Amino acid sequence: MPGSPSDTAIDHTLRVIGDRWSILIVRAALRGIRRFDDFCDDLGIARPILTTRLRRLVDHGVMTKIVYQEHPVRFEYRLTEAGIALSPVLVALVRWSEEHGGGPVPSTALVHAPCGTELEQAFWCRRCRTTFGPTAIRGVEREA
Amino acid sequence: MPGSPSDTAIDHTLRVIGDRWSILIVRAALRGIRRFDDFCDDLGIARPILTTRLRRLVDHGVMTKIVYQEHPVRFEYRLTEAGIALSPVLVALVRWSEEHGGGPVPSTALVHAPCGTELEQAFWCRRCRTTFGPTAIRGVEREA
DNA sequence: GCAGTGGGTTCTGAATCAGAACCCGGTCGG
DNA sequence: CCGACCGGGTTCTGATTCAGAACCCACTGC
Repeated sequence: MPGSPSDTAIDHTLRVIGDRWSILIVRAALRGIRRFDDFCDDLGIARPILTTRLRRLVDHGVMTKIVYQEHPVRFEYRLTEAGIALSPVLVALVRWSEEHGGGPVPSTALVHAPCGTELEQAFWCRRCRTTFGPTAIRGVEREA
Repeated sequence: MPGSPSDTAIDHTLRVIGDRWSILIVRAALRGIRRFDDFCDDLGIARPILTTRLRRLVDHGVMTKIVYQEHPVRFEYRLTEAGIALSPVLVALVRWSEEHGGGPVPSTALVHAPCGTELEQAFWCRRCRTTFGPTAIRGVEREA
């Protein structure tokens, strides 16, 4: 459905976040985790791997490393806008996990903050002002 | 945003599809590819890896292996419903790739089939009958 | 009876993962 | 002023996994 062979954009993306940890790191960051050791504890990830993952995410503009105090220089990692923009991916994964994932059902549900109703995720057509499912998607050639 | 530490459902999901190939395999399948060699050619994946990925996807109910002819027994791999249900994840990834991914922009765009308008992906609240963005998401505890 | 096709498996070596242990600058308590 | 501690790493190890070539095998059609 997405593009034809050698549409390499998604491939490039998967090289950045397509491993078992990067997505979980982003998820932790969305929950407010910012510091190296906190990522370690929260995720149970080995420290060297966390180092490389954070570096890769920073290199690709998903997170930034900022100094939050000098004298002991200390850093924290925050999501950039691009990183926050990954949340639809996260949500789609979480929802799929709940419905089809086989594992234990997580103890928290995602809701629309103002009203507390469990959210759904849909495709939206701006012109028709309507939501629709995956079967109504088509791929079309784009001009270069 | 998604659950608290040790919400292992997404972790379980990432163990199944959280590598560089599985998602691409699902994407190829959504484009209609069904046979072993076609996956190979389309993705440029090494055959042994394709073997293990397909087996894992089948084991976890994302794809099924069906015989499409006896005498030479030949198989094809199709997405199950659960597999098709992964398309929101795919779409979210494709869209993120286009906007933030850094790589080349793919040559095809995803559109709403009936009208041809480029689709957007949104969170939808059934009660408020409204779409909203990631900042309006909250996680709440669920009863066991 | 021999090449071709589809769907694999078996070898190899390179990269990557995971975990423990170690390091290092700075600060704090005594 | 000296030692413990803390945050944020790096350096060692081995175990997995990846990637690619080569091989295999049942069956077909020529």
